[in-house]
Formats: sequence, C-alpha cells, structure tokens
Amino acid sequence: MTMTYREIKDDMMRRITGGDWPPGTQLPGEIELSAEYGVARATVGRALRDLVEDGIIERRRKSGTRVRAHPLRQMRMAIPLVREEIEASGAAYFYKLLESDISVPPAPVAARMGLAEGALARRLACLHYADLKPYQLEDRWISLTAVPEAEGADFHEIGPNEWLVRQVPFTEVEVAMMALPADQRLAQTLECAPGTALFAAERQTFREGQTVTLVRLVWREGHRIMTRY
Amino acid sequence: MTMTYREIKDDMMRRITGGDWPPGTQLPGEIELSAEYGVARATVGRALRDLVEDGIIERRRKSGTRVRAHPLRQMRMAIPLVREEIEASGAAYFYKLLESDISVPPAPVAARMGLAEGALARRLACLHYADLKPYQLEDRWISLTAVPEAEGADFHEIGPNEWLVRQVPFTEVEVAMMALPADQRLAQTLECAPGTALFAAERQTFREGQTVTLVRLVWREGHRIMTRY
DNA sequence: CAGTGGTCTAGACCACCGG
DNA sequence: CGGTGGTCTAGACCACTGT
Repeated sequence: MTMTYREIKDDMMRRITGGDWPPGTQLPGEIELSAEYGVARATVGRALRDLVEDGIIERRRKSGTRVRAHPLRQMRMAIPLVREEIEASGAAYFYKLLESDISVPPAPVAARMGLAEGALARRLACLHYADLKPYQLEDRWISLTAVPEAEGADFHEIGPNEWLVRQVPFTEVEVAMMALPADQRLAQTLECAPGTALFAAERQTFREGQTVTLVRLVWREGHRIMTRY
Repeated sequence: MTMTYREIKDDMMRRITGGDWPPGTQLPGEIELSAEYGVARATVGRALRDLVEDGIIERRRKSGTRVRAHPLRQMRMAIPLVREEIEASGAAYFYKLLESDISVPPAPVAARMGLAEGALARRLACLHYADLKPYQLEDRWISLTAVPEAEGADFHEIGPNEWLVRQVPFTEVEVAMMALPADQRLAQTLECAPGTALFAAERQTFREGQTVTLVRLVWREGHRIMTRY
C-alpha cells in the first residue's frame, strides 16, 4: 500500500516532466512531501537525493529544493580494459610488446608527470590486436618514483595496464579524448594511410597526488566509443 | 566522537587500498561492521552503498559484500551547452544558422530515428563561433512526429539545442564519440584543410522510447574533451 | 535567528538467493 | 530454509545559510 522510494522518485519525475513542477519550481519541503506521500521523511529524502544525483533537482539548506532550470547533462561511461573490450566484441585478443626501456622522459612529459629533473621512468609501447588485426596502440610512461616495481617488471606476457591495475589499484584519473592524424609510425603500426583521422585518449593516473602513469591510447581507424544515459 | 558515514567510507577505502581488504576479499556483514564502528547498521549501510556506486565493492543478498577483483573503471562527464563551453573559455559566443528546411530524411537517418516511411523532419545546420572563429558545426534532424512544434520554430536567434532543452527537457540520450576526416564542406565551414582529423560526436535523444532528435557535432581542429574522476 | 536539508539511531520487516 | 542486504519508520539532533 505505502509507496517505496523508487515509486516516489518516479512519481516526482512524472510531475517534473509532466509540467506540474516545471524547471525552476520550488518543491515542497521534506516534511510536507512525506505527509503528502504518507511515508517517513527519510523515504522522500532518499528519493530526492537520487534526483540530485541524476542532475534533476538542486537542494540547499534553508532555501529548499528546486527543479534545475537546465537539467544538468552528464553522462557515465564505463572504461573497459582493452582486452575485455576486444573479447566482448567476439574477437580474439592478442598483445605484443613493441618497445620497452628505462629513460629520462622528454621535458614536456616529465613536466606533466611532475617528475624531478633527471628522474627515470619506464617507457613502453604495446600493440593490442583483435583477431590479428591491430586494434589499439598504447604508448606509456610509468613513473619509477611512484612505482619502483615497474623497473624490473616483465611486460611481454601481461600488458602494463593490467599489471598496473593489480599493483596500484584505486587511482585518481584524468582523461582527455581527441582526434589525431596518423603520423608515419601510427600509420605503420595501425595499418592505415598516413594522415588518417584516429580516435585517441590520454590518461594520467594519480595516487595521493603523485603521477603514477601517463598513457596515450590510439585506436584503429573508425573506432568510436558509445554510451547511453 | 561517533563516526559519520563519510569517515567510515574513507576508513574502508584505506583498508581496501592499504591491503587490509585486498581485491576479492569478503567483507564482514553490516551488523558486524556496525558493531565494530560503533554506529547504527543504517550508517555503515550508507557508506557501503556509496562504495558500490563508486565501483569499489559488490554486494549480493545472502552472499554478502566483497571487494571487486578489478575495480569498475567508470567516469562521469559533464556535457555543457556549446555556448557555456565557449563563454567559460573566456571567448565571445556567436551563432549562425546555415541551413534550415523540412524534408524526408535519407533512409539511413530515418531508420536510425525510427521514423515512419515518408515522415518529415526538420533539418538544421548551425555554426557556433568562439571569438568569430568557427568552433563547432552542428548538423541536426528533429523528428516532427515527436516534436511538431519544431516545424514553425525560428532558429535564427536561438540554437536548436537550447530550444530543445526548453521544449523537451529530461530525455534519454545516446552518445558516440569519434574522429572524422574533414570533407570539403567541413573544411570550408571549420576553416581547416580537407582531411584534417576532427573530433566529433553523434547524439541521439529519446523521449519515451521515441527519437526526438539526432545530431552530429564536429569541433574545430585540435579540440579535446577532458574529465577527471 | 529560524528554517531547511543532512545525518544518525534502534528497531522492524521484507526480498532475494545461495547452500 | 536461513542469512544477507534492501528498505522503511519515528524520532532526534546537527549544519548550513538566507533573511
């Protein structure tokens, strides 16, 4: 008989989208709503908290709850491991380590990673295949200051991404996505014409404010990422 | 004295990242945890629910709570209106309507939008400027089945995006992002060389399962989107 | 200062699902 | 079937913030 917080949330969404509570409207307070719905205050509170997370309403102490003038558009995107991404598409996954050394990164990279002058890092280049066709090129720097274990790690069998996820899980991440023209090296490794428009991402991950790794991922021609929200 | 659910959540994170509860570990039940932390069961429940949302742990009835083997990588991205995006960068925003008509979309578009055969749609092409330099080209179809008001709307002053947000707020959205080579038209409107790698997005929005609009956004050369999580 | 949301409690019942 | 998380309650106090 009594409503659940989900039903209340749905009902509120109906009232918002249906025009009862148009954008900008001030909603009744929690006590009034709980009386109206015949539930405890905590229950309408739960529904309202969900609507805040969905970007539908805004709440402030004292001034109350109102429907956002422009609903906050945001999306959530899953970030799969390359291997899972490929295997999920039904293709077989292969991995190849192209380059691997330990060196001082060029100045721009070192600056971005916040490395001390002359600090060493592990540099890796890997290629991920879907059904023997190149799928993604991975160019990575791993800070040996933050992850000294990376100095001796062997990346011939396991990719650095999966290795890092096990070594240093739970990091802060900053991602940028962009379009890149294929240079000579990209064109060769990804088997496309030079100049081809490729989708790329740069990901920098942190642990306690310190950069762990900086990676550039470039996908083969035509790749798109999709999400629904 | 007694801990808040945030402090409990943070403490749990420490235990997880610190190795007390490594990936795969089965956590104590809520009753046990509430005893350990000296709080009510609802409070640890709140902390645990937050960790589920963050993709750190998994919970199932009867079998209990465990730390995810691989933390679920996901990100949240804000999707600003172009105008806000440009104005936030400190540039002046200008808008120009390039093309506008009402017609039957080509078959692939109609199919993707789920339109009946011969159904009409409003077609628009708009250019968004930052400081008088082309910033983003917007190619859009609006279903007149879903939004009949779009037939007579005037898009010379207000962009279709902002118009739609006011007319049809609160929609479901599907987004794809990709890299595109500039064709002749793109090169001209965005003032770049043909073949230039451009960042693009396709966004399809739905209301109650029905497609409202399908839009392709192409940004000027060098654009990147960024997010931190 | 006063009103609103934010959080906590102690207890209860329910829904799911693994053994 | 029984144990776990999921939800709800009625009440209380606190924290922020507009006036």
